[in-house]
Amino acid sequence: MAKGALPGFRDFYPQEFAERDYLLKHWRDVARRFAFVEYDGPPLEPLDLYTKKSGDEIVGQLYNFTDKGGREISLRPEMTPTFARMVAARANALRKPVRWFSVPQLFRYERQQKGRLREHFQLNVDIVGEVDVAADAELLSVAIEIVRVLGLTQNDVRARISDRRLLRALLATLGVSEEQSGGVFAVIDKIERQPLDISREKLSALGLADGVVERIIGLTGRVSLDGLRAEYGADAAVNECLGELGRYFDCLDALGVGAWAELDLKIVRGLAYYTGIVFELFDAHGEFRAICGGGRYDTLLKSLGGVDLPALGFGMGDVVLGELLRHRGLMPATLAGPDYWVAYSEPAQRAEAMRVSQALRRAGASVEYALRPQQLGRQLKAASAAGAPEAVILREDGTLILKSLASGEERTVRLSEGRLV
RNA sequence: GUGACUGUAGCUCAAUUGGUUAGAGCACCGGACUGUGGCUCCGGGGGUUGCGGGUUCAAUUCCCGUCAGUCACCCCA
Repeated sequence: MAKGALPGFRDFYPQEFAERDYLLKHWRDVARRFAFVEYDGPPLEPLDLYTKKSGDEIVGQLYNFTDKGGREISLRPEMTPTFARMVAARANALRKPVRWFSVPQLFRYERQQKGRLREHFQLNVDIVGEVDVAADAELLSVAIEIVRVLGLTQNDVRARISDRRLLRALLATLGVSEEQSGGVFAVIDKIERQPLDISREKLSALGLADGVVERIIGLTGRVSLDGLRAEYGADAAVNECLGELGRYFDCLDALGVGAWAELDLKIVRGLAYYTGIVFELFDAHGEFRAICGGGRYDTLLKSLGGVDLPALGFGMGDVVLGELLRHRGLMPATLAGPDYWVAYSEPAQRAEAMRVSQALRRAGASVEYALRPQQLGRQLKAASAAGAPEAVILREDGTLILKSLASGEERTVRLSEGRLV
């Protein structure tokens, strides 16, 4: 193999670039239709922007280095700290709720594997300044709308929803202490990825009785709001959380995306900063990693920027989504060609071909012609290969022929203000 | 960082048990069809067999190392 890109980095040849552009265009289009506005920040940030939130062990997964001024800096591994800083800096001046989105290229120093590279593009959509669960529902509906416009259905993609406060309240009723709950969250987070007996052992190791362990396992199975209410509703905290979730699902129904969503307490979202409703989008067959994930992080802005504002957001990467769309045959396979190919019969007509091409171009069309005089047949061959739907042929007598390269139909046209009529 | 598997043209793959100058299809470039494309035919460019070392008369083939890829673990902000 010739020397290629660095491990985990991608060369975007025109075909790959077209696919990336296809995804990013839909991201931006949907975000704007939901009245989010785009922002961006620096691709390089001070290292401590990330270590403050996640501790020093995160440095092993960052592209960090010391710059020529002696500053410890890092390529951004995620957008949320930058977002939080920017919002916090102007918190008082921003109209609430803040509805912003961004499409940063993010970097992490990790061994690459399926669905994970060292670089990717990620749509970030965030709302700041709204505590109502309608905001949570609005956010999820953006994510669902994106996969919908890309051709996926509720049979292809499922939104799995949980609520960290609910889970904590449920664990509290089972007698799980605050100190134990962190470990329990960790076990629940990976309960799908390891044998059930291992999960049981780990829960027991946290000092939980066998009966409690089994009830926790039960919570990670199929659950419903009604079922939880019947079993745990006597607890006031649980009941309040269930009420909130009920209103949340009502909002999803009103937004027309309720059928995509299901309650699933296995969704924990790492051990990060989430405080309330969290969600992930998965392909329904479970062949791929999560397409997208997010949730409410009401305390993060205070801890990072000193501004006490509720917030929520999600991130959606281009790698897994692209893999899924290609797998389902939903990624446009052909590169867009020029609108017209201007062909000429005699070498001396090249200048005329240039004039015609330029007139069409100035009117907005994409136009190519043979830079080197070639036989007419070869030019038409090139026109087909380039993917042009139509060829404009300059005949020796000066007339223009517009030829469809699909059907072969021809008609005589003339150029009028950059248009062929 | 750990482990398993895999590395031959741009892509998909060949190459008797280790044996001459590593082949084919697709793609690309050129030519023929005498100048309106898609088909067909002919020709051409393109490989230090990932890289380095070892064994051997001889290595794409066997061994070691290294790099890269794939998958899993770790981690997933």
